Amino acid sequence: MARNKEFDFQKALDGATEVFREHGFDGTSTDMLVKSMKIGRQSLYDTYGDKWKLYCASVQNYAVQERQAHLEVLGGGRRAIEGIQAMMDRVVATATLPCLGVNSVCEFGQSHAELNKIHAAAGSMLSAAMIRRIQDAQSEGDMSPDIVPEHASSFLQSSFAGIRIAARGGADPETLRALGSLALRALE
Amino acid sequence: MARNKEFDFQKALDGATEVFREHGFDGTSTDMLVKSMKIGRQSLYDTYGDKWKLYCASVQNYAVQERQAHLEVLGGGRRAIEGIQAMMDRVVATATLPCLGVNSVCEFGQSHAELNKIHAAAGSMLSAAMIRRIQDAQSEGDMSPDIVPEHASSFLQSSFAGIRIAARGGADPETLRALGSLALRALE
DNA sequence: TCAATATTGGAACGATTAGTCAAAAAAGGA
DNA sequence: TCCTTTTTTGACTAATCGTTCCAATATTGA
Repeated sequence: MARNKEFDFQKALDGATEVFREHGFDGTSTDMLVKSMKIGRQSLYDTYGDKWKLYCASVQNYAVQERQAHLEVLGGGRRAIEGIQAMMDRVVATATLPCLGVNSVCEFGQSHAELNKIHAAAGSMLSAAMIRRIQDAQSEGDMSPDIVPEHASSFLQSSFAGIRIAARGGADPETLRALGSLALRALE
Repeated sequence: MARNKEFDFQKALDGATEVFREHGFDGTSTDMLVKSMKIGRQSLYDTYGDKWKLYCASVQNYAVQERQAHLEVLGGGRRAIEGIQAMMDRVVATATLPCLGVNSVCEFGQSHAELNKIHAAAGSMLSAAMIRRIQDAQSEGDMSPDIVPEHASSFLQSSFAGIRIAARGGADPETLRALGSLALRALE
């Protein structure tokens, strides 16, 4: 009956995500978006609604991908502590790339209910997996049993944010590795 | 000869700092600025140049005040570890207020040389004081001598950023206290 | 009182913004 | 081939942005 969509929905969304990661919502113009997404302006509005909806979709998109990457390395290794260590290593290795989650929280705080929901949904599933893994590490004797697993999970996520901020501020790789190493030391 | 300045330069700058803290550079309009600074639009441009210069002045202003507050509590206490603990406590207690330093790094990364200079200048003096205090704490047996003082200082500052991000993301006070406590645990 | 400077408020400018409209081109199914 | 729908493109709109200009008022020192 009619013509099919020509561009790849997901690829265009990834393009938008990339720009928002680097420049935030206010720092990104629709011109930058259409260029990075490689679609026409009209296609953007037809497909994603408006700039704000596209931003929310990008944050959601980023959160899903980032959570997936986290979970994959977290589940690896024989012992739970190895998975946790690997998760930290990945964050350190990729810290120079801006994090859309951190940037979104920085830019808007809790002032937008839609964003809060996206962050909460992404965070809760990751937290649940991390808490399980932390409890395993405690059972296996690789992590202090005195620490409340929920606190350890929050601490790790907070450390991720801190490391990424440090990287965005220009910290060198050696320092970033030290930050990751010290954060894990807190849980020994 | 001529009329004196009527408004308080520092107070107006504090007003600008307050808006920039909450909304960032791109999220702040000149209308918001003149309202928060309580001066006329023309006075703003005559006195501070333009929006960008005013932003840099605000970041600088904030950095000086924040560093001062840090140094005051850091120097307190009989033992060095008490000063470090007090510094962490202050960060935790004030974490719900947005940090212009963190926000500025998040928004612009290292893409503006002027900002980089401001951050570097503010950071180096604070780092020097922290490193001295950390070495003292190590000498006094309150902190592990295995840790490189420079790393400990970077780790604490990174933890501050992480805690502030967590607070801006909606973490409750109990969680924030746990984050501060765990960060210090890393240095024991 | 006079000259010089500061402050204020509003009007205006040019640039940029997000978002819309319309028309042409392209691709499917009958 | 023809009809329908989508994509693409560029022009367009209305609002907002940072910034400047201008006129009126206020305040100082001489």
